[in-house]
Amino acid sequence: MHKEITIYDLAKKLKLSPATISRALSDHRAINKKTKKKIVDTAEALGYRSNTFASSLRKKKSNTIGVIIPRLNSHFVASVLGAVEKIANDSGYNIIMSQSMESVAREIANTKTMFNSRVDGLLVSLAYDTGNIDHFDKFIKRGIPVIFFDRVFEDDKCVRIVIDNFKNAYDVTTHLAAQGCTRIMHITGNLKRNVYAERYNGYRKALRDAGLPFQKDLLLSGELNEASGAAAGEKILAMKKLPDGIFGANDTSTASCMHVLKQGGIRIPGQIAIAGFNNDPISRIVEPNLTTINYPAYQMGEIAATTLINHLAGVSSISNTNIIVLRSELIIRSSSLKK
Amino acid sequence: MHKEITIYDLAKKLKLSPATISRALSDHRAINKKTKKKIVDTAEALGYRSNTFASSLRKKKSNTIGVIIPRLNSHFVASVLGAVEKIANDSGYNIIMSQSMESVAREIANTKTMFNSRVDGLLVSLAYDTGNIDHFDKFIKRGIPVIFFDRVFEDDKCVRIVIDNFKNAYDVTTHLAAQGCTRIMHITGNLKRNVYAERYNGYRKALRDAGLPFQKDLLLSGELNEASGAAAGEKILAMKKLPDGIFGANDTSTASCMHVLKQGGIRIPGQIAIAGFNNDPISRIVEPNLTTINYPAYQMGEIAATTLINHLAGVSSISNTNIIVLRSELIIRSSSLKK
DNA sequence: TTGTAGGCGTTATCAC
DNA sequence: GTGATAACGCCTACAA
Repeated sequence: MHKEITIYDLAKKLKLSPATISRALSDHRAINKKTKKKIVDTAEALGYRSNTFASSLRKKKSNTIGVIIPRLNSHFVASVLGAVEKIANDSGYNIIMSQSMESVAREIANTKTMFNSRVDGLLVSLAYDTGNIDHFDKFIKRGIPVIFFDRVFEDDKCVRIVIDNFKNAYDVTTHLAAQGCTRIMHITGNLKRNVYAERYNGYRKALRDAGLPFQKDLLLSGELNEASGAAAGEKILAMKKLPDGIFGANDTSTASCMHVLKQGGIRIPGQIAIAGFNNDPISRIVEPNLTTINYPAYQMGEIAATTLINHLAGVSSISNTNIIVLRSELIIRSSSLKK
Repeated sequence: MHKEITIYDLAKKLKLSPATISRALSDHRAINKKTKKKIVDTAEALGYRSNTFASSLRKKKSNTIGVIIPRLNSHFVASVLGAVEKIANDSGYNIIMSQSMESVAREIANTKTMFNSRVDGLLVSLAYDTGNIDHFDKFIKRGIPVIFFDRVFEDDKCVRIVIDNFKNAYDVTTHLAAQGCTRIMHITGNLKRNVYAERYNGYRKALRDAGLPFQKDLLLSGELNEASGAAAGEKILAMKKLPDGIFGANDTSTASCMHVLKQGGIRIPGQIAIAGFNNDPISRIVEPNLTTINYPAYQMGEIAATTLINHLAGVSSISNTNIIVLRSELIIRSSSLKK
C-alpha cells in the first residue's frame, strides 16, 4: 500500500516546520519565494496531496456545494446541473448531487446526507409533492445558505430563482386564443407544485380575459413525461368534442401528445393548435415545430451557482427576501399558427 | 452561530466516555442495548450530527464516488448519471460529479480534484480527445478502483463497461444495405474516440460485406450535436450526388439532420433511408420514427455503480482485465424502411 | 520570514 | 461493556 506523504514528511525532508510547509502550499504571502518554490517542488516530486479531511476538519468548511434535483431525466434539469457544475468547478468548489426522485421522503433523506456532509451551501429544486420546507430549517438555522430554483416554495426564508410562470402561461394561452382557439386544453403536472400552479393560474386568467369559459374536462394532470403525453393524446382522440388548442406544461409530454394526435389523423395546427413549455431541443425537431416558452435553463444554473458562491465568498450577501426572476418568453412556431 | 454538538458533549451529558458514544452511534454490538438507545435518543434531541471530516480523516475513507463525464448535455449521459446517483444513494455513498467539457486538460484537472477529494472509487467516460489514461495511474497505484464506461480506452488497466459498438454499427449498415441503399453516408464524431472508431469500423466492414465501396465523401465527422446535425443536412442538400442512406452515430444530430433534409424536400426514407444510435426519446418522436440502436444507458449506470460499490464493499473483486459488454440491439423503425 | 503548540472530532487499540 | 488514550493531517494564534 502507498504511504501518504504529509506536510510533516515534507518538513522533515526540507528541515523546515510543518507550519511553513502548510503556508507555502496554500500560497501564503509571508513565505519567502525561494522557500515556497522549493516546497512546492518537493511536494510535487514526492507525490504529496493535501488531505481535505484534515483541512476541512480544521477549517470547518467543506468547499462543497450540494445540489438536490427532482430527477435527472429532462433536458431542463441536465442543463441547469451542467451549468452549476461548470461554475462551481471554475471556482474551486465540488458538487455533490442527489435526486429526490420526486418524493418528499427521499428529499428529506437527501437533505440529511447533505447536512452531514457539511455542504457549504445548497441548491434545490423541490420534489413534486413537497408541501413545506421545514427540512431546510437546519441549514438556515446554522447560516448555511439555501437557494431554490425553478421548483420553489412560497416562503421568504430563502432565495428563489424563478421565471414568471404566470405571465408565460398567460402569454401562451392568449396567443392560442388569438389564433381563434376557443376550447383550449391545459396539460399539466401536480398543481400543488408552484410552477404548475402558476402556469395554471396564468392559463385561467388568459381564458377569462379572452372571454372563454374554463372547462374542467379541458384540464389534464399527469407526470408530464413521454408516456403521460401519449396517454393525454389517446384521451383527446377519444373525446366527443375535441379541443382546438392545447397548452402543455412541458415540451417532452406535449411533443409526445402531438405525435399521438397526428397518428390519429388530427391536423396540427389546423384542427388543434399546440404549444409547450421549455424550448427543449425536441421542440425544434418535431413537425410542426412546437410553439413554446424559452426557459433559460443554463443561465438559471449559472446564476444559482454564482449567487451562492459569491455569497459564500462574502463578495455579496443574499438577503433573505430575494427573488430573482429570469427573463423567459414566448417563441411562436408553426404548431400554433392557425392562420 | 450554532454550537456544534460533539460526542464529547454527549459523553459529558450522559456521564459516559466518548468511546462509548462513538460505538453506540455506529451501532457497535458490544454496547448495552439500553445505553445505546439512551445515547441515540439524546444525540437526536441535541441535534448532534456526526462530523464526516473527522470520521473520514480517522478512517481514511470518504464514502464518496467520483463521476467524470464528458458533458451533461445528452439524454444518454443524464440517464447514466441518474442511475449511478440512485444506486450510490441507496448504498450510502455520495456522488461528486464533474464534466470534462470534452477536453483532456479539464479531465486531468478533474482527476486531480477527485484525487484530492480522496474518492473511494471513480466512474469515468472519457473526453473526446483523451489519448491515454496516464492521469488515472495515481488512482490505480493506490488501489483506488477506476471503472470506465461507454467512452473507454483500450487498455487493461481498468474495468470497462461498454456495448458492442462494432457489431451495432455493422448491423445498422447492413440493414440499410438490405434496404437497397448503395451510397450510405456515415455521420460520426471524433474517430480517435473508441466508440466512434468502432462504429466506423463496423460501418466499413458492413460495406465490404455488402459489396459496397467506401467513399470518403460519404464520411462526415462533427460534434454530433443539434447544430452539427443540421450542418450535415445542409451539406448533403448541396451534394451533386445524394446519398441514399445515412447512418448517424447518435440520435440528436441525426434527427436534426433529417429535419433539415425534409425541409429541403427530401423524402425519408424514400430518397434517403436514415438510422441513428442511442434510442433517445427523440428517435420515437420524429417523423418518420428513427431506426436506431437501443443503448441501455440507465442499465449501464446501474451496473457501473453496482460493480464499483460491490468491489469497495469487498463483496466481489474486479479483476483488472474485465470487460463488461451490455446487450444493445438494432431497433428498426420507419425512417429506414424503403419497402 | 519561520517555528511552536494546541485543537478540530472521530475511531482504534489497549486496558479494565 | 466501558474507559483512557493516541493518532488521523492540517491550520492558525502566538512567539521568536
